[in-house]
Amino acid sequence: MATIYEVARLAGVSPATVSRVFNGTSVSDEKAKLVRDAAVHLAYTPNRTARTLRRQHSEVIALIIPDIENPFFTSLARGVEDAARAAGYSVVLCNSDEDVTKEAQYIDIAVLENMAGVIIAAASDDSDLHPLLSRSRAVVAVDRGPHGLEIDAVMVDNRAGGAAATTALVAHGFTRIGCITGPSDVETAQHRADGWRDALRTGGLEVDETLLAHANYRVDGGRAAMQQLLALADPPDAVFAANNLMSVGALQVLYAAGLTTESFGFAAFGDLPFAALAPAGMTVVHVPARAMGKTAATMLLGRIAGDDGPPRTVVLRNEVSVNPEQALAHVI
Amino acid sequence: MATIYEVARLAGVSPATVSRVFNGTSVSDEKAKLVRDAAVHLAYTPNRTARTLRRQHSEVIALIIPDIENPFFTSLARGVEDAARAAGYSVVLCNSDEDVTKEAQYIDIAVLENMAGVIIAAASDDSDLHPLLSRSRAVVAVDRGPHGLEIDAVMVDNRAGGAAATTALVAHGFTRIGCITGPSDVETAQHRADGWRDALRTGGLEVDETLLAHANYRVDGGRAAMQQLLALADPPDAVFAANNLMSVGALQVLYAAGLTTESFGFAAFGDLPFAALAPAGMTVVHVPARAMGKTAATMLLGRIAGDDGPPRTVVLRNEVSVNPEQALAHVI
DNA sequence: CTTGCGTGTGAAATCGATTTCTGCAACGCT
DNA sequence: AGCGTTGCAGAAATCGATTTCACACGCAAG
Repeated sequence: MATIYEVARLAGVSPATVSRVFNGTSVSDEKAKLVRDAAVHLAYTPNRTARTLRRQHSEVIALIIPDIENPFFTSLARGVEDAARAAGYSVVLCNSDEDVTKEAQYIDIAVLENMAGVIIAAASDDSDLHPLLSRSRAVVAVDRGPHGLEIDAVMVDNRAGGAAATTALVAHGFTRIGCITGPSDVETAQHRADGWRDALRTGGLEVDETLLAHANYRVDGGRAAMQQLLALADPPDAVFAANNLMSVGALQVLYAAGLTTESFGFAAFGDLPFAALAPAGMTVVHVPARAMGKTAATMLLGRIAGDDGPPRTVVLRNEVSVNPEQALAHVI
Repeated sequence: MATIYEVARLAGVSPATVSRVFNGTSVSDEKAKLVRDAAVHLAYTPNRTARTLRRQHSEVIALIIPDIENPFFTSLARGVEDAARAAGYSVVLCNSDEDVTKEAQYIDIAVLENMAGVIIAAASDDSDLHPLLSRSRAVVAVDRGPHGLEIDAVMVDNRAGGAAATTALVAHGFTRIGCITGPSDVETAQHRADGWRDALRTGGLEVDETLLAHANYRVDGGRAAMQQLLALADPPDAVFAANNLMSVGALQVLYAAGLTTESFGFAAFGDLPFAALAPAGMTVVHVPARAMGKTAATMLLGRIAGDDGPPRTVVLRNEVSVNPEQALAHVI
């Protein structure tokens, strides 16, 4: 690893001049050429650690997500990575595992490593972003909102999406529609359940809170919640599941119980991974994960570059669709 | 952010002493206490960038994988992360997208950022690890082998796994068994196909290379390959698919064509994501992704800590099983 | 009573870049 | 001719830690 001093010596100039050549300030063409030749000759690339120490921020951004094994978040990560790479930044992916303590550790690391900014899908409503805000680091909340903090956010309309999914079930003629939503301390879970309530009321149906199940946002959570709902004395005839993985679990239980989506209605918030399992006729609220990631990264990079306008919340559109996939239709 | 100088001033000692307190060398109890109190008072945490610059290596390791949206690799990432976190290291996840150029950029970044080590699932046989090796950085190859380089590796036995999967189909009585494997410049793809050939020969069947399809390791690749095989004048009566995502694609095509796993045999290398789609009776070669990640990280951390024994290749066991999942049995 | 060794500590060098400060030279203007 | 700009480039300070070096002190052996 050649250093700036070796390049300077070979080019016969001072290290300051070498630095200037690579950072765009005024250097005569003559010396610039000497420096560039020397740099090529020595295969010089600036040491990022030294640069970070001096500049007080690195070309790295942190992406903190609650579940790395959820395709929604990996897809989001993909979007972040695309935008970041294009701008010469790298992305550190931090898996908080829905654990506020782990999340806090990662936030500390982001600060101590002088990372340029943080994109975070908060583990819970209690997530503490102050270590970042108090040092005015760039932060963008994604998927889960800013909780009244003065920061940028990229979201979908969870309430409207929950309502749209439920409305589709109502339109199908189902009358006892259950809801499987996420942990009660997670904002998206609350809003999607609110959408479910909205749609029931709009559809002239009673809101029966015994048909509302809270679960973790994973496959096993969906399974447990579905079992719980089916075991009720007066079970639902349709269910709205508030995320992709819980839908997978719920559908597994549904099939195991010998039920089909002919007789039992099912709507999901979020695309089922690999479109697997999704029965034809099922309603899906598509969440544009990759676009959310890309948008969040673009906003963050803007802040890093100095944009200091007021905080913005961008709400991306959910597409609602009935699954036309015939591949599995005959299977069901 | 308090610095070491502020702590030193408050404690009435030199910065050197403060450093020594946190790095375990001899300091009198009296001064150590002064320093610790001052550090707590100022909420001091060492600046990692400065430390990295001086020590020439950071507490960060890079994990370079070819497809972040493949659950196999996220599961592997999870294993890496578990082991790394426990040792106080963070993980930078780099998605090479099966692209050798992107991969090379990430390798350069790992060097320039003074990362402690790299775990890599190489994008192809042509991946160039020399920037790391020439600077004697710790490297562990995972999933895809060391190609004759003198480095540690964590693998599964791809050839044996491919043979086991195919043998199960042979035992079922299928006689024209096709194979959908990965890109021809990827080692695992070659070995799994070799296993397929082995099993056919052992089973007394002819090896018909027209029944071998190469595809990218993704869902669309599996779909295309399956279509190609079914369109043959003399199509196969069973297929071995060499990874998880291609299996998903292949099964989609199979179902769409109105075929079931009663009449058409199917075996997969790698667990299908979320056990979705997997028909009962289907043979699956389980790949212990998370354990592979954990093992690789443990080895890497050992090297970083100074272990300089000869390179080791660890081969983890594949469990072969017939899918007993009844959940979808009635569905098919 | 010296010589010598180990231990604790501070001063200063170091890691490799960026950036401020400073000086020099050329140029234009009165 | 004299004076202020302007532009380029080197010297040196800086970022915040770690580590080497040097010194002082205490205690044991000769």
